Amino acid sequence: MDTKNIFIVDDHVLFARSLAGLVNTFPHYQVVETFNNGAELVDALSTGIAEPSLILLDIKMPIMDGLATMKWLKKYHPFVKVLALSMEDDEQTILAMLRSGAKGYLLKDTQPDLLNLAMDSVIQQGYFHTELVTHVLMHSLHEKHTPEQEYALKENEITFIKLACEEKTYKEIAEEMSLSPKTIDGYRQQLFDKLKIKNRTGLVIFALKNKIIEI
Amino acid sequence: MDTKNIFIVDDHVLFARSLAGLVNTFPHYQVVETFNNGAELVDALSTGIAEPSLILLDIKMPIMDGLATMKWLKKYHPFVKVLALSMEDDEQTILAMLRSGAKGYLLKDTQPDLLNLAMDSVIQQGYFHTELVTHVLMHSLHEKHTPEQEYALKENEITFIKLACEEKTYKEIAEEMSLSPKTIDGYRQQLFDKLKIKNRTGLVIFALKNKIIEI
DNA sequence: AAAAAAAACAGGAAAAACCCTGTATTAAAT
DNA sequence: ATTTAATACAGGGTTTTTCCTGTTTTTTTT
Repeated sequence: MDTKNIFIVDDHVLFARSLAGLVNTFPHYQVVETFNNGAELVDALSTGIAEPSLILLDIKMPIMDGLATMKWLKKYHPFVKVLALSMEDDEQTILAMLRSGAKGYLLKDTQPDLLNLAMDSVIQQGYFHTELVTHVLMHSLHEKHTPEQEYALKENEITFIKLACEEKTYKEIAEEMSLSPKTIDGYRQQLFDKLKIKNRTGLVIFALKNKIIEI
Repeated sequence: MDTKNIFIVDDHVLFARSLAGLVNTFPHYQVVETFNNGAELVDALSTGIAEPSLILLDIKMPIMDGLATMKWLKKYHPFVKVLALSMEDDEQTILAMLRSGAKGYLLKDTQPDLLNLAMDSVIQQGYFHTELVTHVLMHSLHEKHTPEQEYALKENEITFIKLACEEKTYKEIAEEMSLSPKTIDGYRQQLFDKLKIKNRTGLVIFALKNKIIEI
């Protein structure tokens, strides 16, 4: 087997460099480039650098995060193999990455052996899935998972939620959305019913849990 | 200079192992142990393993996190040198670590060179502080920083905030705290004034930002 | 023991939030 | 073209929240 070229994309320089060292100890692998974020990778690929055999991609990055990068890759380099490497183990993130074409999803607390195995597997079989991922996939068969799908949230409802998480009155929200206060009250009521919450604090918690807003 | 022994404590196995590889490439350093959390380190030190020259300590860990570990070390191994290695760059965390005796604080996105420099500095000078840390320290001279200090939050106020973040009415909160609704209203008013917020959603956001509640 | 400060509590009222039921208006389906 | 369904909106009422200005009670200080 000839040597496989690897790219690493991770904003934590220390991790990226360390990981490169580790991967280079695996037989047949050679880290040829490390990038600090998705944008750097995109730049490089756009300016004609050769596709690697595998990209190890972090999810949480500034500038251009893992998901955005994955989506770009899916469009412009659909055949490049990507192994997502992340600390987030929440379903939404995992599913979003898999939907965008990641061939595998590893947590950063996995054993080096498993990383090696996963890399072999992705390159040879085309995919690698841990129990975690399998479990998430199984679960996803039974339920819808993005809040938009699960609760069928409409654009206006999301806008309303965002504004309701700020310290605005419903009247102010109505003005900002150019709608009648009564319509806003309708949104509120519908959301309270759908999300099974009793007041506005429930809405804030929901918004945060489902990453509709950030703090 | 003789070889310095290093411990690494980090729950992300991949990072811990990779980092060990990197550190071993630095001259005069040898990673002799890696631990997945503070508890493992404590166990090892308690059962008589030799103190290393330096501990590279992650902050965010399950079981026993960096801060708890640091406090234990301060008590039972006050002279062991610790370099905190973290992704969190918020003032509270940094200050808490420094107060507990960490000799330096690096973000995980620092360059390997800087890590090497920091390690040299901690071992030779006894400390190493980046601009980030210096800035935080300077800032801490001017302001109080835990929400309890900064806003002088009392025990009852904190309890109230926690309950107000659930979907409870003030009347229910009053019952739960065995106080008059009017007293609760007093707490609310005082907090609104102190925190410069306009309604209950502001309270929820404040509680989350200051880690009074978690989601 | 008296004065001062802090904490608990009240009255009363306006604003906002919450809740229910029903009607135009618009968009989609047949 | 007509029914259906979704969306925007209203009336009107209850509850809760928010706000302001006090008083009593307890704790702390002197």
